[in-house]
Amino acid sequence: MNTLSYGLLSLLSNASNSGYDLMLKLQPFWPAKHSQIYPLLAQLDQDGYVVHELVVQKDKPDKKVYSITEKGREALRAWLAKPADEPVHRDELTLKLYCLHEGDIADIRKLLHVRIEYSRDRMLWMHGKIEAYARQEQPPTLAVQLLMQKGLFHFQSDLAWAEWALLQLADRQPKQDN
Amino acid sequence: MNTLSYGLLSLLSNASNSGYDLMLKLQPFWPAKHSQIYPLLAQLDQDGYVVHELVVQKDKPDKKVYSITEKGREALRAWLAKPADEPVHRDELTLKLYCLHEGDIADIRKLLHVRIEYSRDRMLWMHGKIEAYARQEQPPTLAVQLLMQKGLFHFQSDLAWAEWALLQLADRQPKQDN
DNA sequence: GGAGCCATGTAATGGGTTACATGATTAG
DNA sequence: CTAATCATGTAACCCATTACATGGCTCC
Repeated sequence: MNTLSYGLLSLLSNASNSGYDLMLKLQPFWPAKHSQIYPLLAQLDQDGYVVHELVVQKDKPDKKVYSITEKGREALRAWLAKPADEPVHRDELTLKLYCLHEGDIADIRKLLHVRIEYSRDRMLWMHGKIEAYARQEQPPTLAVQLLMQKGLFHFQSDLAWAEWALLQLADRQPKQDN
Repeated sequence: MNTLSYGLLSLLSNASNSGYDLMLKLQPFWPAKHSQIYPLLAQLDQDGYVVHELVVQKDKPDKKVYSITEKGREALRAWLAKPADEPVHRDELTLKLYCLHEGDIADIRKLLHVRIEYSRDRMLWMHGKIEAYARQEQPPTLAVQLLMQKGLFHFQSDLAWAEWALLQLADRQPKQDN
């Protein structure tokens, strides 16, 4: 049982889902492709942590809807009590910054602009989710609120940093607008 | 040539370093173990992107000090001009939050406390680096300033979120101090 | 005397991406 | 008519961690 398997169980503890849905819900917080998820679900099924039901659809492909079992819930509770691994962040931009003296400063400026757009998009997505929930009568679960807020905080600060970094470049380098 | 190889070249474009030093300088921004770095350096060496010199030390093990070649610098410039991969963040805590309704809320509270300590430590480390540079006559390179500030922003916001999250838990759950 | 740092390397295993494979429906 | 969404799966490859291996020095 690896971390992603527990992540799948964790989502299933809220509601039954197809593998495809699990992928979509997981991706904003834990990048994973379908090719990784489907085999893990089959394994969880075989080991009795989940069960599945085949749902036949018209106009869409059939799907397997997975549900967590009591054995799955027990495994989750045991996992929750253990300390979490340290978060892993890998950002190629930081590596590129290390050699900004090499080559063209306009390249770095371009990279920062792209990052600003990216962070703004993600930030607005998180913000939109929070707003959408606020407008519904059904409030989101506490978990979802905490997660969306985490994403919002993160992308806000990344955006703020990237904008600040652009200014730093402008202060030190001959201005070549881009 | 993978991303980590370019990261090593990027560091070497600032100064010659041993594999061990490269590992230490890289880790705050791109986690990598020595077992991954040493073989890559050997490969870069073989392909002519770097050269190395054996430095014999008394009281310490001998080391190999690597320097970037002109071929290496060219490769770096080409890499800089290409768009950066999207950042990857994997935080097991987010997966655990998804099932905070399952099991003991005190477990979650504990996880948040650990995260607060972790983020505060990292934040203070970044802060310390910035302060230390400010006190020196030799100012840090622009790159290092940007990177330290990025880390500072990131851990500040993670810390702020974790403290806010703890308050949210207190508002909704019977208070069981921990 | 034990833990931790410095310093390098290899081997085995596990985690993750890319590519291969299929196919109907819908929106632009 | 092309791209995207829904939906599932396998195989090959690359990336990353853990474990194995060695050994002197320093600090407590």
